[in-house]
Amino acid sequence: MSVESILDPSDKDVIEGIETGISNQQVILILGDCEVEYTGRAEGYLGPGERVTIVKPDGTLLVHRSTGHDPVNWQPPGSNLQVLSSDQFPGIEARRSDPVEVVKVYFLEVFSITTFEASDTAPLELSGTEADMHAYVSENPSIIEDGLRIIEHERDTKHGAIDFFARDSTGRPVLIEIKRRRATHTHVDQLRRYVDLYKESNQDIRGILVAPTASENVQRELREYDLEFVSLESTVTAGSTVTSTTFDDFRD
Amino acid sequence: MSVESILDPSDKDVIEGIETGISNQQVILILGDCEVEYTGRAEGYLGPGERVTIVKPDGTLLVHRSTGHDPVNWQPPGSNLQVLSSDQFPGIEARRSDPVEVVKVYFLEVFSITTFEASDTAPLELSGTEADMHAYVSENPSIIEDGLRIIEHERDTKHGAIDFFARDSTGRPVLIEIKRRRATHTHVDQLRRYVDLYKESNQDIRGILVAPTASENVQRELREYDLEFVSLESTVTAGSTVTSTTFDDFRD
DNA sequence: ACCTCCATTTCGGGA
DNA sequence: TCCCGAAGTGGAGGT
Repeated sequence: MSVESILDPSDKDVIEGIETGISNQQVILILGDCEVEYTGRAEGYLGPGERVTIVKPDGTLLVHRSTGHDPVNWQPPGSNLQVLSSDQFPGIEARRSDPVEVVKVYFLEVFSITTFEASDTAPLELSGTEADMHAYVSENPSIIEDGLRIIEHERDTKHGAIDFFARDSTGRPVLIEIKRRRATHTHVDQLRRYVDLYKESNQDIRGILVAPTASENVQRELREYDLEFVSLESTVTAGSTVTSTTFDDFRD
Repeated sequence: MSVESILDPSDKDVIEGIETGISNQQVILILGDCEVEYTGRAEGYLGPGERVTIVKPDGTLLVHRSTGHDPVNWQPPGSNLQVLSSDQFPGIEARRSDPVEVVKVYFLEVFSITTFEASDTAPLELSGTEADMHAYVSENPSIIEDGLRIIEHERDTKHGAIDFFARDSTGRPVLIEIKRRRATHTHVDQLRRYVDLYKESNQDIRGILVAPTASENVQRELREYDLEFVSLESTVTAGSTVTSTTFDDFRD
C-alpha cells in the first residue's frame, strides 16, 4: 500500500515512522502539537501549537499552521534529514549548509503520522508567463510599434540581459523590457541600466517598457529618463487571438 | 478527537469529508492521485499524479508534490472553497476574485482523507530580520561611519521610504539603505532613486548602501553613480542585544 | 485600494 | 558556482 497511517502513535511509533519514511523515500505527514526552532540566516522560535509537518524525500521540510499560504517554518529541498530521538520529545531535524541553516521540530503530542509513497511524473503545464509574452512579441513586434524589427532576444549585458534589442522603422536602436504585470520602479531601473550601458558606446538609443499598466510614479520616472511606456495586456499575448492593444507613448 | 482519518475512502466519503471539513473549519489533508486545473493570472494544467492536497479553514489550498518547497498549485487565503461533486471525479474548487483565479483539483483516486482541528495560537518569534538590523544601526551609527548621526528613520519620499537620513561628521546629509543580505542591482537602484530625488532640491548628498556583501557588478554600479558601499555583516547586528521600544510597550 | 518593499523568499537559466 | 531576474510570488505596512 502506498499510504500507511497510525493514529495516536507512541513516541516509538513516531521515531520509527520518521526513520522508515526517510529511508524509504516517502512523504511523511505528521499532525500534532509541536515546537519549532530555527537557526540560520535569521533565528526563530515557534512555541507549541497544533500543525501539519510535511517531510519530503528530497529533503524538504514544511511546517504548516492552519492559516496562510506560506509554511511557518521550513527547509528547502536538499536538506539533510535526521530523526531526533534523544531529547524529551521525538522530533526531526533538517539541516543544510549553504546557507547554514537548521530547523528542529519537536513533537509534544502526535495525533497521526502518515507515510506516503507518492509517484508523480506529470509536468506542470503553465502558460501566460513572461516567457510566453516574449514569444508572442517576438513573432508580433508590430504590437509594440509599427515597423519595429526584433534583432536580438535576451541580449546580454554585464548588468544582466535585456529582453529585446530591436530597431524602429527609422533604424534607431531600441531596447525593450517586457513585463507581464504592472510595471514597478525596479523594472524602470532595469531598463535604465541597460540604456545607460548602451549609451556609453552609442548615444542614439530608445528604451521601451512594455507592461499592462504602470503607476503614475513609475510613468513619471520613465518620462524623467526619456524612456517610453507601451501598454500591452498579458492576456492579449497569452491567448492565440489578439483582440486589441492600447498604445501609450510619451514621446511628442 | 481532533483528527479523523479514512483510508481508501469512497467518493462519497471524500465529498462528505471535504464538506464537513470546510464547514467545521478544519484542515483537510487528501492523499491521492489528482489532476489540477488553474485559471487566472496565468493558465495551468497538471496531469494525474500522487500528491498531497491541503485545505485550510482560511481558504488556503495547497497541492504539494513529493519534491520542492513550493506547492505545485495553490490558492492563497481568502479563497472561496467548494466541493465538486457533479463531475466524474470528486474534487474541490478554490476561487478568488482579486485577481480572478480558480483552481480545481479532481481526485482520480484517494488513498486517505484526514480532517484536523488544529488549535495554534503561538506567535512566530523571529530575529535577525532587516528590522533588527535597522534597530542596531539606529543605536550604533558609528558602525557605518565614524561621527555619523542618524536624523531620521524610514524617511518618506514620493518613491517610497529611505532607511535612514543622516549627517556625517562634517554635517553633509547622507542617505542610507540597509540590506541584510548580499546587495543587488535592485538595492542600488533604490538608493539611487532616493539620492536623485534629494538632489532635485539639494545637490549635496551622499548615498551609502550597507550590506554584508555585493557582487563586483553591483559595486561597479555604485561607483558609477558616486554611491558608497559599507560592508556590514547582518550577524553582527543580529547577535547583539538591542533594547528598543516595541508596540507592546504602549499597551496596558 | 494602491503603492512600495521585505522575505529564512524559492526557483530556474545562463555564464 | 555565482549572478541575475521571474514568480500565478505572498505578506506587511503605510497612505
